[in-house]
Amino acid sequence: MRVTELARAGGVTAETVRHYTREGLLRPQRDPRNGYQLYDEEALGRLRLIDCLRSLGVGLPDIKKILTWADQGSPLLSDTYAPLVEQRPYIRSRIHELQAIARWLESIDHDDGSEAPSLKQLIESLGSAQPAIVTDGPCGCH
Amino acid sequence: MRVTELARAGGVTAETVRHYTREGLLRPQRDPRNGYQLYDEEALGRLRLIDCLRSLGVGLPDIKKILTWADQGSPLLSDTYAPLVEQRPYIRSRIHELQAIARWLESIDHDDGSEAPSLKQLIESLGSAQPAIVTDGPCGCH
DNA sequence: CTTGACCTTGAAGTGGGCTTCAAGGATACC
DNA sequence: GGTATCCTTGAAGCCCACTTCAAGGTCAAG
Repeated sequence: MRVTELARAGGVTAETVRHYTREGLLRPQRDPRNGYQLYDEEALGRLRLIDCLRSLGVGLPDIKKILTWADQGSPLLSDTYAPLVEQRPYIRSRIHELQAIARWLESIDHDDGSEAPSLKQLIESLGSAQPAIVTDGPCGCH
Repeated sequence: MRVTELARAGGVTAETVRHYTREGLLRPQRDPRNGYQLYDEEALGRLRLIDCLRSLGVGLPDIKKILTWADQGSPLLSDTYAPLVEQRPYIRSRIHELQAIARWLESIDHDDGSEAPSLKQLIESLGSAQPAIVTDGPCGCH
């Protein structure tokens, strides 16, 4: 795939793909005929991983480290992945929150205006849900 | 709750809460004795909603509109919520991707080093998953 | 009655993730 | 051959979500 194709497949702009490539997060091959960058399926996976980690607040330099380890097949020591592992408690609750939002959005589209659930209810459910991180104590997330 | 308490409960900094308040996304009551801002449970819900929407690439001005409609109990017309509804196709796949990452992270912690699944496998699964969209137009990020 | 940890405000500053620019080359279609 | 749409590069620019600053007020503990 070329930049624009990868960008479309990954749901970002071509400029974003170029940016990640310049920063070394993606390492495309080159079409020897014209120097164009060529991305494979793995690049799409990397792109999606980047996008997800970004959405969790991980910065590009940390993501680059993670991807570099992936390239080298480094041994997986959980303290090596600190920026990721730190996020772990938040991910599950983020998932639950997104699910609540998704359910709400879908109910908007299905109910045609008449009996739609209120946004206030969504907010209420987000506020009273199991907090992501309690100070200390056991997990509580499954 | 006061700022710092809300911030802790919501997983953000106190400065972030203050910022959202200044921008009118949160509308705390006041402690009449000292002018301190007081947040209730609903504010936590709003804060979590803001955080989720931000993670989906929605900007603060759009989020403010959404919250304002929520305050007014405006009728739910799906085209009114355009910035949100546009995100709908992405949310489900984002959820799946986060689930994949969460599973992977947990397997790191459980397997103690020996039989850990590789990051490459995670990336591969992210690359070959059902794509978020079929439409054209690159972005989808706002 | 001081120390320290909280809180207030508006204004100004910062950082980072893109975007755009400038100057070109490649490819495809009419 | 136009021309329209893709692609390349580094550098410069921009946006905006926070952060920090400055100058205070509150309050509980010792």
